[in-house]
Amino acid sequence: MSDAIDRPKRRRGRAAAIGLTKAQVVAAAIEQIDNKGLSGFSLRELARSLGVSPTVIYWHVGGRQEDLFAEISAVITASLAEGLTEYQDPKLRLREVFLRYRELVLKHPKVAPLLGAQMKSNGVANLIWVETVLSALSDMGFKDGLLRDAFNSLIGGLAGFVTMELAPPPAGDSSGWQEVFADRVKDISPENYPCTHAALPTITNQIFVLRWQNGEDISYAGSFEFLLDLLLDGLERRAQRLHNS
Amino acid sequence: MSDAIDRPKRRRGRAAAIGLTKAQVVAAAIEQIDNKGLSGFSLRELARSLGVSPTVIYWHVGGRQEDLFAEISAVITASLAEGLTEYQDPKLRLREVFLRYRELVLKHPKVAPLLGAQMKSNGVANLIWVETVLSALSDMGFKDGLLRDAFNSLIGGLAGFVTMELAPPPAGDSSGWQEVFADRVKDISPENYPCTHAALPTITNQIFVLRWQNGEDISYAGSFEFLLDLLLDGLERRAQRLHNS
DNA sequence: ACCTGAACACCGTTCAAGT
DNA sequence: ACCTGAACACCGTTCAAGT
Repeated sequence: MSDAIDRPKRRRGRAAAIGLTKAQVVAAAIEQIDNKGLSGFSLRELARSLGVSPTVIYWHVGGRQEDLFAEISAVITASLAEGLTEYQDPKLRLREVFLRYRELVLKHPKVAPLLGAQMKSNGVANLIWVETVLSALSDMGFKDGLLRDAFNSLIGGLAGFVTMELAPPPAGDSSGWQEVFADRVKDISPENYPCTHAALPTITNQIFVLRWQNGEDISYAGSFEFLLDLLLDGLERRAQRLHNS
Repeated sequence: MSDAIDRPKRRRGRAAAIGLTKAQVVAAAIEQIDNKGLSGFSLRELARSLGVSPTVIYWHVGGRQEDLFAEISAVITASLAEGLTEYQDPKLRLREVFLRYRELVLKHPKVAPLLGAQMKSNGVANLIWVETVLSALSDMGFKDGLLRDAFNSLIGGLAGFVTMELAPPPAGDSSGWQEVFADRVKDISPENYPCTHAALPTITNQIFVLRWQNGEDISYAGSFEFLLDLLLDGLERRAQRLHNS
């Protein structure tokens, strides 16, 4: 499991201390989620993999499971805004930071629900991220209510997209759900759903509602970039309109 | 609890049958989630509220908890595409169907994570929804890969937005997290985060990463409509460009 | 066809106690 | 400061049995 992580120098030759660190606990937790998924994650199992009593997790990371989840989110998105100042054009800055967001999350796909669907996690330490996005939007000319709406559109639309992209399949593939669903899609009636039926070759298992695999298996990179450019171009036009009035 | 739901005529005077129905089980489950949230939901508690052994849930609804969740999602989004054919303009049809999506989910905010962050739930029976969106996009001129990308952009962006909007706060407000976080936001440094600091009056608790309440308490209607129009206008322009080439 | 009961193998969380 | 152990009050799921 996490034998690879080396223990830090134990502080001042204290007694029974094993020398565990918050960072180590968080890293082991990420590893466990990466391997078994969020639904297969448990504090007790985490403690077991660290060779430690369940209660030490509480000591190192705070009173509740959600504290641990928030730490995990923080670690994963830590490098989000590094070295983005080289881009002069605010549009390019935004493009880059959101492409990077997706890449970071795709490195830990099973953690995605934490980022997108838990408030304590998505409200985490990322002030640099916020500042990057807000300053780019300001540079484009947005302020006040429109600044807020533009920000929410980007984060909600793009981070939301990634959340859906990586929505987990049923735990332990419940009795061949995948095949059953695949058959249902194949048999979509051309009378009742003509457009859907006609498009089946290009959409089967490739669009959000008609799929049985998620972004871990099927790439949504193209659609994500399409959405990203749609948003950035749209914002640019809005900004120009603001400027001309 | 669910005393309001009346039992159906029991079939043919059978013996010990209580006369429970799949629809009733699902309705009771929705009620329980509405009241206590998804993290406070349990099959055993649901069975208790129905005055019934835990195992009957399995009998009525299928082998796993996720089957129940899929049923819940289906019920909630059932009326999504009703009577939309009156709109000639495909753009208006899309606008209407996604505004309605948000309204339906806002009626059961605690269920939102099921819709957005579980594949088995968001892949549910909504062929009419898919057909509505696909046919509108076809009418606008999209096909093949672009049809797929346009579809994913709309669903991923907009349903994703709603998922983030309604991301649940920590269960049982863990030790005053809200106040702690609110203070942290208030004290954001103007040196390190100038744009963020300057915008605080209009963004505090109103943008995705800097909030301690979710869409149940703070309305994101404005930002959602902003995003919706951004997407629809953008798609229209892309379609025109297709038409002219 | 519909429902009960008991049983299995787990959970998260708290608290007093050890070094 | 860091860790253990036992205890409490729960879970989801399965299976054999009842009417």
